Amino acid sequence: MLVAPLEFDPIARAGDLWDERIGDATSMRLATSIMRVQQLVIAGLEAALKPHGITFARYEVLRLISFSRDGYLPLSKIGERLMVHPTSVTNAIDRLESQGLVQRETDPEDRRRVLASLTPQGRAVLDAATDTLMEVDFGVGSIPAAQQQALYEALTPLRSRDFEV
Amino acid sequence: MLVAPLEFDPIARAGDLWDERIGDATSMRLATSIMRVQQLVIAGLEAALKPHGITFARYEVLRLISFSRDGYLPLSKIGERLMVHPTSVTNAIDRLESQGLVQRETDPEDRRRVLASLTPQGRAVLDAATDTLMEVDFGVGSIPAAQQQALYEALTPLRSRDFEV
DNA sequence: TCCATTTACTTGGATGTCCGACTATTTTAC
DNA sequence: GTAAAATAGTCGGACATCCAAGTAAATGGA
Repeated sequence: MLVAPLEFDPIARAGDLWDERIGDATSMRLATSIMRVQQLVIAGLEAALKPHGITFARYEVLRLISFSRDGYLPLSKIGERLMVHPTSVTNAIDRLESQGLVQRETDPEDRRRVLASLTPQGRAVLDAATDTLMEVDFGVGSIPAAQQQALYEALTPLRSRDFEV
Repeated sequence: MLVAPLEFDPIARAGDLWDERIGDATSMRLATSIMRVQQLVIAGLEAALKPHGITFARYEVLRLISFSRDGYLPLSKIGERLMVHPTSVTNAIDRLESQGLVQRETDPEDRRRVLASLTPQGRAVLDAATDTLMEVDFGVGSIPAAQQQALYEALTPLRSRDFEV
């Protein structure tokens, strides 16, 4: 589906209408904007990854495993670094494993742990997917390259705090 | 669940490791950061809304209906403004209706259209939920108020473009 | 006027995320 | 050393999002 461009800014408009009631609607505008931006960016990434047969969630798992020093990671580490629930990791690994892209193995050092590692196909898909994502600037190409770093840093306060979930 | 604070920055670290391969990993870092920020912000919003019995997706629908000039909106307009798929609107309205917070009505002018309007309970829940969300700064309180507007504007390029989905 | 096209909404299925609860294993405390 | 507590992973269920496809109603062109 093709999402139409915005003829107007529903978020800013909403904020304007509410200024009377809530004084300053800036925080609401910002929160809503973050939701919207994420929707759009992830839609672009999913579209780019579709030909590779994976989603962005699974791409991130592959990438994280490939970063590991020894070639494998316990599922708990994956969840921790991606900041997702353990069940989300189980789900992603289930799918990647059934696609033949990762392998599960019990950690002999701690039999509670399950270590995930890339298969050769997993490595190949990761590399190909990465090339594709770079071609589309990871979905954020509409931000001038010179400003991407600044925006990344501006988001830092929202990334680095405790959070009651 | 309590998401632990970051002892290190997995995103920046990932970027560093990849700089060799992809030259400049800034776009990847930014994209990943947007995903992470959205995860954290929405988790805070969902937690705040839980006592009110609604999710943020449904909150946005209630809010949008309340903004309407005549007190009702066709579902298609809701989807358009929130930039979500028509089926997502049907889903949200289904739940809101079964909760007694909105009403469905066929538009007599165009019998294809379904108009949604708030019930008195819907209005009450919306107002109470809004108070709660304001108390938690819409989940973005870790950004100084003076910078929220700037960040909102910095995200604009990512909100206002066409997107192949 | 009438049929093809478009528009609005819904249904069914896939994915991903969360939570609560459960099992297995390891660690800690007494 | 053994029982309690913590940790790792999984299963089932609730939600939200998307896509594909189908129905109903309005629009448009011949």
